[in-house]
Amino acid sequence: MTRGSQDQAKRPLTLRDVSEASGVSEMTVSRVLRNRGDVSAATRKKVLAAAKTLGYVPNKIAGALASQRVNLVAVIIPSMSNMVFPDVMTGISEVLDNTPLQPVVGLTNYLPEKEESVLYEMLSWRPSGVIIAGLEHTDAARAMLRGVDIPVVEIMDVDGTPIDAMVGISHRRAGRMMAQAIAKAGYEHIGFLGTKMPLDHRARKRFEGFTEALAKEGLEVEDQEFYEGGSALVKGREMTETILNRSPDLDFLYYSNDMIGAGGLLYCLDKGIDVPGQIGLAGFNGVELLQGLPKLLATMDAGRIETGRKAAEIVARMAAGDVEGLQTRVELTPKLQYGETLRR
Amino acid sequence: MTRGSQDQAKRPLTLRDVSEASGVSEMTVSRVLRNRGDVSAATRKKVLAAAKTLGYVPNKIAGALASQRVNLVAVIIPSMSNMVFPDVMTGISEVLDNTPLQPVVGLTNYLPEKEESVLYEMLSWRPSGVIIAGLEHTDAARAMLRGVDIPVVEIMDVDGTPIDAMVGISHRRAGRMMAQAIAKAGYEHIGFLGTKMPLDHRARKRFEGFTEALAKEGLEVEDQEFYEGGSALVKGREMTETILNRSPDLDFLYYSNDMIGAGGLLYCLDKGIDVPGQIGLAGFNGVELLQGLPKLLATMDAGRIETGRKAAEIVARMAAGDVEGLQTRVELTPKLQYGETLRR
DNA sequence: TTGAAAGCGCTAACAA
DNA sequence: TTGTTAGCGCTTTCAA
Repeated sequence: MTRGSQDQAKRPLTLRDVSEASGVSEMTVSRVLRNRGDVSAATRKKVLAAAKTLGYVPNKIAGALASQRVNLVAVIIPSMSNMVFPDVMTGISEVLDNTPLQPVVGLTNYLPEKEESVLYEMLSWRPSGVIIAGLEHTDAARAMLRGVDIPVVEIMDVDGTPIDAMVGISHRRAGRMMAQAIAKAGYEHIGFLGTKMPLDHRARKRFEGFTEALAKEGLEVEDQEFYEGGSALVKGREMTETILNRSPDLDFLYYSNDMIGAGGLLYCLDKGIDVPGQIGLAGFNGVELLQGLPKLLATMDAGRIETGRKAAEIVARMAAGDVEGLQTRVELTPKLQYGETLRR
Repeated sequence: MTRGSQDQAKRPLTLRDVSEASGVSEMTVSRVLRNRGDVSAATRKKVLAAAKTLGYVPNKIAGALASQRVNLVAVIIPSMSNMVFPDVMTGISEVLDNTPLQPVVGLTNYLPEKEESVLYEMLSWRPSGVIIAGLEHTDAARAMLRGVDIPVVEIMDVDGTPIDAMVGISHRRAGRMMAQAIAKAGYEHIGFLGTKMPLDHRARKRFEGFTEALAKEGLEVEDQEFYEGGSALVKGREMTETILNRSPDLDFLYYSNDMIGAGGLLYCLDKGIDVPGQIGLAGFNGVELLQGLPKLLATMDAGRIETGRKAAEIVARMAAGDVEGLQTRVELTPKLQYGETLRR
């Protein structure tokens, strides 16, 4: 057998093993495996052959310790199920795929304490950069981020002061834009439906912008309904029924995400309600997933993929020391999509 | 200032810094920070205070190298957007949260070569275990997995021979079960709609089991339609229209996933087709997300969360050396959900 | 183009 | 309960 396939306690292979098998010094083996420095074609071949036969897998732990370089980017986001963060990840991967960097994801479930511990955990691996959702963090988390000498990009929100770089939309502005579109379309009795998430700062800011701009138009949110847990589509239906029973005069429903908006839409269609004539509807996120519903829900695209791309670009370029003309505060513009549930 | 807040090139803090700041040896500082061994309350307090003031974050790279232990579990799956893998992750996290282990995710996009490189990459960090989707891998990947001395759990499929442990359902059986239910309900003209994914072995096996069991009932798949890319809901609609125009006699449509099934359902309802009277429909996955549609789609639950839980349990217990009565081949039973689109 | 020596920051093992 | 010593497996640096 090529290698002692029956070693009782398999010891992972080391550079030394490859060195011995190939008759080349450890140092030169290392050079070959990393494509560094000049190595003659002959030795290169010997080394690669030996490494392959043995099945050598380099130990990045040792490599990272020695070189003080770790090609990992910590990406810290609230959740994956959301339909919003997978898109962000797509943008990030797209850019990092052209660099030596790799994203590593940590989830916070919208809990500040969890965010803090996840951040601590990830920083202990000494990543080359951090991409983190939101501008709100615990004091300790903020201190860690400030204390670290790597690029830190806060994403998905620009309403606040970043620690370092920041990429995203203004949720206040997104809320305002929606309010203006609603007012302009002539709707007058507005209801709001959202999640029970005091810690979702972006939803909160959107709501604040929304009410503020409504007020300027002499309008207000006349009723509200909140949910937590369960299937969002179902909850959207239920909340819509509840709010419309309680406030039958409402002629517009603004949902804090597309999924509950879709549930609301299905409910209205079931009930034979004329959308957007009798009641207008709008969600938030621009979730592509929902195209194909009986009607296209009005929504607002938050530029998630672009956010991921930009953030990754900032990290990649800063980590590479290339800071020429690098914009580190990028405000993207939310894009209103009227769909078929909002009169224009 | 407590620490030179203006160090020009911030050097990350080391144990030594904490040691000096607290007047306690590095070793004892290390013990305090890891809660290992006996340390007097007094020194513990001193050390923790110093660590906190300095803002020390341990270097896991050095720790891992010294201790030869890495509390990471590599989780290698095709994609996140799928709605199926987030559930698996939920199950995994649930279990690992009660252990020192942490999942780290790598994505393959259903590409064997990508799987191989991601695996290589992750193994180079010397994780404590591997959870990987599917039983089909490149030869090199298989060799790596076999060559490694840590628990390896292949998940989501049990139709084949695992390298080490395996947890999941039999997709052949799932296909057969659906075929039997369809035949029993009296449907006779079956159409199949799926993805253009020759590399999705689980979908393939499902289809094989499906046709095989249909054949036993004297039935066959009379028409098929495939898609790639785009919004699954839209594609489901389009494919359904196409296949029904081409084969108007079909009275049952089996979709390879719930999302296109939902699109098909919406299409049929639009067209005033009587579901499940005139045409029956079924998808696959048991996606909770879709509850709330006008009709509940028949589907088959693949036990995704449970799969994640079991896999994580195997890794956790094997990594801890606790192998008492540990089942390393777990076949879960797919659960047929009739919903409202399949006569019983 | 190749090799030898030193050390990255931490922990295991042992000694006091 | 605390400290000392010797690496972990690699890469950096310098010399040949």
